[in-house]
Amino acid sequence: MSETESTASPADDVLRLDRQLCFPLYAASNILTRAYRPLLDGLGLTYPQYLVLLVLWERAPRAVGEIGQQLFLDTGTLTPLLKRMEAADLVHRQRDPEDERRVIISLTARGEALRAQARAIPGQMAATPCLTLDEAQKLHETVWKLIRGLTPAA
Amino acid sequence: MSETESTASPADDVLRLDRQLCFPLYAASNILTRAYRPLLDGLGLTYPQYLVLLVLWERAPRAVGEIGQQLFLDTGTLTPLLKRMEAADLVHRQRDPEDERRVIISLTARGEALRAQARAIPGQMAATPCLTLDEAQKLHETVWKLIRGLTPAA
DNA sequence: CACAATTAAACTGCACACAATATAAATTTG
DNA sequence: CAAATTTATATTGTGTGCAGTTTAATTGTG
Repeated sequence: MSETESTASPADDVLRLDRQLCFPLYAASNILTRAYRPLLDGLGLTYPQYLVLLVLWERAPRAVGEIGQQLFLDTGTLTPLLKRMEAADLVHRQRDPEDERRVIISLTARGEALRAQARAIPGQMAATPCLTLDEAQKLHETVWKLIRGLTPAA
Repeated sequence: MSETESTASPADDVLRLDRQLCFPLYAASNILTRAYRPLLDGLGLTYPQYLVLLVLWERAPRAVGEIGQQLFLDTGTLTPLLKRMEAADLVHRQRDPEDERRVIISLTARGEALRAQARAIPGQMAATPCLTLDEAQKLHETVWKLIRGLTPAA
């Protein structure tokens, strides 16, 4: 019952920052996005824009909703992001003639061409040897298990 | 040399989304922040504001810079966030008389009182049993190792 | 085939997150 | 001790990230 005591000492507190699982994931996400920036600046991309291109390089064209499912982002995030990418001549946006509710995103020549340059990026990021290969694989696996556990319909 | 071929098939591509380590961390961070929202709404907090309170509940008062070091956030993020928290009567902000460059953040009675209510949150989040205890501990450990490896001066 | 329910995306408003710059105070140096 | 440098925070501007709402199109039902 001492666990529920509202005046428990900080040393035993469930609210200690170093006891949280979510915080290191939040911090790592911010820090990694920051680490990508100098590499992506040369391509004129932000990290979320790079993720959209990764999705499209695997298969395009795709509807906005499909991209959102892959990246776990909603249209409130993607619509303005894709408009900026259209303004940068990376993608085209057009209504699906089959289903006028959908907007189809396709790659421009420039968006397609960026793929060759982007291939250098994973190697440059991996150059930070702070995890062993085994640690990185286990991390990848466990984080995906967490994601699947938190997204019922995905 | 087929690895460096710019026309390699997607199946072997280093740019495949499911090969990325950063993306699942980015997605997990977004998904977890989303999962915290319904719990934090009742306290009138956002997730970053909750993190600031976790830091302050461990030790207050603290300078803005100390909070930023703990959370890996800069002043461009924290200054407006702390002003919103001041407007919500969660913290006080005042110049350090010892060093007028510093702004000292302290808890209000309301900010201190929220701690008791917040103690319910970690248990509610842990109620999602998608990872074993061992997986969660290993994940925690490895993500922290990654963070340390990417932040030279922290 | 009208009509309600559902679906896909856009729009609005708010809160981060951070680079670049500015400002002011403290520290270092000659 | 005055000038240059460094330090701590604030400000500005851009780009997400998401809840809530709106609009338009498709689907389901009688």
